[in-house]
Amino acid sequence: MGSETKQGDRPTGGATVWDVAQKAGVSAMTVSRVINGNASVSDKTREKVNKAIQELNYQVNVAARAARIGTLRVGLLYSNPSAAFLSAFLVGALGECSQTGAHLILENCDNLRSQRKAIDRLIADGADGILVPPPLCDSKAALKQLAEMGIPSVAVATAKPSQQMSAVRIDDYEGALTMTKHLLALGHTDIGFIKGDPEHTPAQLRYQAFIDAMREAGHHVPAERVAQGMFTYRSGLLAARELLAQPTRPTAIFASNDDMAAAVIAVAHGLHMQVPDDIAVCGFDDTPVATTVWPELTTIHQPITEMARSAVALLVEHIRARRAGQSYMPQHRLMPFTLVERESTEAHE
Amino acid sequence: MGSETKQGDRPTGGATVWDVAQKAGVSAMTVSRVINGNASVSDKTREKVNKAIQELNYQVNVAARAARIGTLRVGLLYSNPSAAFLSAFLVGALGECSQTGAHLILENCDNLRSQRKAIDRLIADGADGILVPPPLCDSKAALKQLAEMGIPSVAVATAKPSQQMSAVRIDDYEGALTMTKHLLALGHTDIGFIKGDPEHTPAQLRYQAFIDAMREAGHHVPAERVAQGMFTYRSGLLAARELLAQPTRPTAIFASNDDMAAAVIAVAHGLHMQVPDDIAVCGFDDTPVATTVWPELTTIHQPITEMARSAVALLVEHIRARRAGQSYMPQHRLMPFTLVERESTEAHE
DNA sequence: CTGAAAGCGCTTACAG
DNA sequence: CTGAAAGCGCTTACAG
Repeated sequence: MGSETKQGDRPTGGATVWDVAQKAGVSAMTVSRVINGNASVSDKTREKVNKAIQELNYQVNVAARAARIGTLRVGLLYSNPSAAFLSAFLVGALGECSQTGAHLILENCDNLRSQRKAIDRLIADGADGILVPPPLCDSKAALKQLAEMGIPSVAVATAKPSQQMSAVRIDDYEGALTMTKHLLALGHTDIGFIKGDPEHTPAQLRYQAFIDAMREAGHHVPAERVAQGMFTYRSGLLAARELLAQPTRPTAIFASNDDMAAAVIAVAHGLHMQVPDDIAVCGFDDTPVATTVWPELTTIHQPITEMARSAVALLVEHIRARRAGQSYMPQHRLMPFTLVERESTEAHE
Repeated sequence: MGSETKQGDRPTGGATVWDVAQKAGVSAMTVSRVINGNASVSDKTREKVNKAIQELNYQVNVAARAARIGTLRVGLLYSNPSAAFLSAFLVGALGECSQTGAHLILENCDNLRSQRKAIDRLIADGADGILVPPPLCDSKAALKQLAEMGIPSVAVATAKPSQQMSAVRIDDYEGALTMTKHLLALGHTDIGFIKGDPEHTPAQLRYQAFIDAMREAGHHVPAERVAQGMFTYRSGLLAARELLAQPTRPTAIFASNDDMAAAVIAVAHGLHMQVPDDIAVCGFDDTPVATTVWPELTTIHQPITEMARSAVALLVEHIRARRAGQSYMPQHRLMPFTLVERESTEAHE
């Protein structure tokens, strides 16, 4: 009936399966079947129902559904995250959850020792599936436990996802390739590189892509042009000093993330070098530090919010399939990245 | 009964109001009354019920409650947030929401022009109340609209909350007082100060506290020791250059937030000054940049996560009261801050 | 392929 | 102060 209660009904309408059923001349049951799309309904019936849904602007009441079906709980295992990553991720995950009517529950797990406990806690809190962002998505132990427990889970932003598990990511290799080609196109041929933490899967791919692109362009990369970093600002400081202490300096430095690139700028300024005139600098990830420092950083943008949204959607699919007793194949989703050109690599002379 | 369904029941138990009612020898209705605490129940009955709840480890099924009562939707109006603030805030808000069974819905509102629309959209999406973090909590227009619509809302981390509205914050004045006294205790008497964006209420209080603490300690603050900043890294760079270009330099600089303090360090290094030996530096807020830069920043920590939790609790109280037709008095909650001492102000000589 | 019935766990009137 | 009944909107068996 959709009577005018002021009790938290969706302000959008308040049409129920019943209203739809009446309008379509079928039973509520059939409407439910159409909504959920899994059972068999004749095409003719389906059409009638969909039409009624449209006309009534019907939207399922997720609360009522949850009361019957059980709440869908999506767990997020976050550990030592960059605030930028976490906030972008949460915005996406939350958006998708409220559309689906799922609840998002968080569990922090700072040191690797507590991983097992954190996962157990998440499950004790009723998580039906788990989202695994970096760096946990690269932890063999965590992945193994998840697999053994058979709980639906999705790795986000790992560079080398397991075949056994759903994943959402960008192509780190292509990203670093694009960035290197950008520097080459600007006329740089002598480029320094700062590697990231070898424990993180993207580090290796980004480095490999840099080397490959340079080789393909016919440029040799001598050992003294490559420094090891750990993805931290601090490690970037050290690596930058090393690269810039050489008798001849590179004309550009590609740091494998923004924090380290920011450190390169700080060191360059300390040496009274102008960026980008004396040295071009670029990063990776497009975190807030990229636009905080001056000059702002050229970098590769990862669509974290979209990736989180996508990961939740995948997870919910998996959970639903599991509840319905159906089997589910892990899916891998590749999202588009973007090269963001800013002042730190402005045209070379 | 708590039969063994695998359908998303709380793994913790599955006891229902019915189970509790039976055990306590009362009706389900009475159990409900005890849980919600608003209606009148005799003390004896209440005790019996509470005992049964404990023994059965009963927890309300928020989904079922939501199906009846309508989902409680908490809206968050975020705009141009620092990622650090947003992620800490979301972690707290989400934690409290999942305990209460409320849904968190997000709405971004980047430019001030779109405020009105963003609030309308939030309400169209069914928000029963709104969380207002900075900088919107200081926007007269937004606050006015919220007040006119009569929608429950809570300002978070504003320095000068309206009496008409609930608010959760720290005492910015006390915080800056504490920081200034810390510098004084380290032996600094000639201290520079970088002010924040005058549009943000905390900026004024932090500056006032600095001046008051200096005066109280018997130290005059000449005009050339104060620079205007805008809370951005960039503005901090300019302000720091101004302060350090003086013929005699201060021995310490108090920047009214961490981004600007980080800029001070960068400028100092550029001038080949050691921090903290040549100049001590401190910030405010304890954002991630405080521990990203080197040396790490002494700063004032705001318990953002706790504040968000508290704000959601306040909002839910208000919404419940409103639904029950009761009046509600706006509440102001003051949370404790902490002085975090790090390397950037280590003991002076 | 489709429907009538019963129920998810809780709460809102309505009685007493 | 307390309870029996009905219902929130949806979905799960059970029939046909």
